[in-house]
Amino acid sequence: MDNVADDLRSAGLRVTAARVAIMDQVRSGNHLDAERIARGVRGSLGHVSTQAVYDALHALTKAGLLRRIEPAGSPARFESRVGDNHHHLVCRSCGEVADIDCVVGEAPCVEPSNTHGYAVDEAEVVFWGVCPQCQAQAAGSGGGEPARTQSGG
Amino acid sequence: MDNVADDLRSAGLRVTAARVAIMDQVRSGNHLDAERIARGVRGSLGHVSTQAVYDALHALTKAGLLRRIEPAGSPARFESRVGDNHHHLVCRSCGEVADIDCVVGEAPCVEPSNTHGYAVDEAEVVFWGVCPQCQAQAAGSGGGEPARTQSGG
DNA sequence: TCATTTTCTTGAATCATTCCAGTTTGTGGC
DNA sequence: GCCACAAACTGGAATGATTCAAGAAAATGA
Repeated sequence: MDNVADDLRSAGLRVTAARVAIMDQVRSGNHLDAERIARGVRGSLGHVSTQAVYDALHALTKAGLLRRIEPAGSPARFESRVGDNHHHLVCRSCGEVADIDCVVGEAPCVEPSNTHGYAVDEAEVVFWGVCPQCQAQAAGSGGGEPARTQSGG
Repeated sequence: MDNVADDLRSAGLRVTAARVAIMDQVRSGNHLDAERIARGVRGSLGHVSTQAVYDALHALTKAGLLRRIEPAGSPARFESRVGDNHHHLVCRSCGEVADIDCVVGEAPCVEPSNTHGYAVDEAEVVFWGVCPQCQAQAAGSGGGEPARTQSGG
């Protein structure tokens, strides 16, 4: 089921403690960025260099075990839900990301009105809005704009 | 017609040489990034500080005269086509950006399958593909992967 | 166990962007 | 046209995310 080691091996990657911990971290977290992943990994393994985290994230992403998303205004985030063509909903206020199932399921799920000659293979959809928490906060505190920081998991 | 000064004034902004030059630059260019804008502006005005360019881009974006887009993997880019809800087509190879008219026209033009309680106000669609030039290059050079650099103007 | 190759470590560098403090400039009022 | 004041701009340093580089450690197949 969640045998990360096998996933790594069948993707042609060596099995290392750092990679396993990173996969675990990403699977249990919610669209974490590199720094958060590093922190989590260090929590379970002790010291792991930042570079090792970036290297591993690259390798895992390239191998198709992780997907990297880059919502405007926040550092790259990683998720373990790969292989489907789902989309994302991002909170303008706290930056939280939620998954949105694609109604079509296969890329590209939306057709451009004009391809301009491009060979289009994917339509990435990002829904922007305000999450329930931030809505409540905004209503409660009299409409003040919440700080643009990550609401810790 | 293209009286930038009036646009600036009616947006409540002071008219400065730097801002006018930046607007001209963005209007005549194709989704330029800050550095390219700065270079263009310097070409017509002489020295302009990087900070001034960033300040102006912020002010113009905030005032709604420019729109800022951030395709994954490239620095922020600016365009003068504002007020409609058009989308973008980005070349995976050279990073070039093309405008795509939205079939609906108003945000959010796509409905998420599940809002998760978010107040959604926009659906940003980015089409990913390979531009005609890069397709030709890839075919011509025997399938070599073109460098991920910006193909100039 | 050994050799080979990949991965990890440390430390510095890069890129895009922002922060800060002081100077200059545009604009409305006189 | 001249002044005052706020808005813009300058120069320089700092930040955050990510990458580069070179050597050390560890995983894998023989």
